[in-house]
Amino acid sequence: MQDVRRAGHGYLRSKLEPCVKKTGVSAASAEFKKSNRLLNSEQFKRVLRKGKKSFNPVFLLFILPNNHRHSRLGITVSKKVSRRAVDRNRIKRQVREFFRTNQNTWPGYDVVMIANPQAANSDNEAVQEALRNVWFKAGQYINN
RNA sequence: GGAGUUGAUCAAACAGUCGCUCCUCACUUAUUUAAGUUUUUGAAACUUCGCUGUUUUAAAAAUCUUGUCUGUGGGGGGAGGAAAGUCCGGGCUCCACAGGGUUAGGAUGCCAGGUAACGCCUGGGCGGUGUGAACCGACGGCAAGUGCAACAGAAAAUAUACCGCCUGGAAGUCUUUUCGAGUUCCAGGUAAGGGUGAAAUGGUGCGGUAAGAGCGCACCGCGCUGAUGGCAACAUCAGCGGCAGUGUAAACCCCAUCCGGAGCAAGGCCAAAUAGGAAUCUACAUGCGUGACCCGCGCAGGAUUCGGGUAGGCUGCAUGAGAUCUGUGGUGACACAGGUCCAAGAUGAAUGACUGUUCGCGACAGAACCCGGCUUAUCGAUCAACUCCUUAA
Repeated sequence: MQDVRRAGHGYLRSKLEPCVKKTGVSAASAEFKKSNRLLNSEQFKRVLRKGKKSFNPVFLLFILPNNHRHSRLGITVSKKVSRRAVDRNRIKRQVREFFRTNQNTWPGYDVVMIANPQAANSDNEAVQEALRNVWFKAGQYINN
């Protein structure tokens, strides 16, 4: 598990090092303020319509460049995923935590993360694994 | 010691790193497309012979004040016992300000008390379950009316006679001296017995009878009347009546009590786009509308005035039937008095992630205007009172 993570990280960081330096924010002390979120449905719709898609059985990710120097995140976990609010909160927290620590791999993008029903049946480690997977796929789109 | 009943409390703990949200304090930065204050300059009006002064307006500036914004740091708060289901009752808000009605509709249903109120709670009564602590109960009325009761059964509601029991008559049989016995048919009596059913005109015993029957009697049950106890539901006792009478009201219905409607996406404020309407006053024929319906009520006409309002933002939005401690009254729910405290407020929606240590290895589960209840889900832990069994003294 740890090996996979390091490998993915290393791959992305080697390509995107200049960006990270430019923003001047280190990944270790990542923040997640209001400016890092999508705040209304117009912003959501823009990303869903024009954004590029990557997916796996657990998550669906849309990504679109914005005009800011930081990335912004929107999360959708519908009641179809789980009827219990506790499950939905757990998934959202996992996604938020992942974005917080990994947002600077490629800054300047709006990201919308949509959970599939599979997410409710996964434990936190599996969710993190799926997030790394879908994040890596999106990174490939950007680099091409 | 074991098994159990009821009530109450808790909802793994600690440390570190990073992060979110709200409040607060300090600093930092920027802005006049914030406001004030002060200063300077220009213009206009008035004043003065003039200098000048006053007012208005425009522009600019500031080691100023307040606010906002950018960011940093310090301090503090940050899901539940059910936050859930949305099943009741309220607060709050708007509506035609909720007024009248022997109408409709809905809810509740032993009695008394508590409460803002309730379908909730407490205490009591009655019935049922359990050895017991206790628990459970839509627990008014079918001797007002109407309806329904599958299958089985003779019969399911004005009672009725299938088998049986008994009496009488006729026919013929047996024994045959008669008495008598039994068979078939007919007429009648009978609700003891059988069988059916969830349910069949009260139960047991004695008498009585052709056989039976509350036909009579005793006790029980039921109904009525009275007395006693109790605020009452009801209980106990006495007398009278042979005795109304199947069940079903979670069937219609009757009786008593209560209920206006819609909801924070309520409502208020600011306000791009867009469209021409909106508010106030006043008159009453007609028309229209109305939130169950009727009465009542409102709107349309005319006059006057100028704002109205979607997206979005702000607010409502955290001091309340509040929490807690003590005392007093009450069997209790609870009430009263005094002291102390302020305890989440998000809005694409915070309350988290990771690491380590310990243990009994962690259930159900996430606030969305707010309270009081009910119901449902739930790994367990602790405490108190009580019950049963066993052992010891």
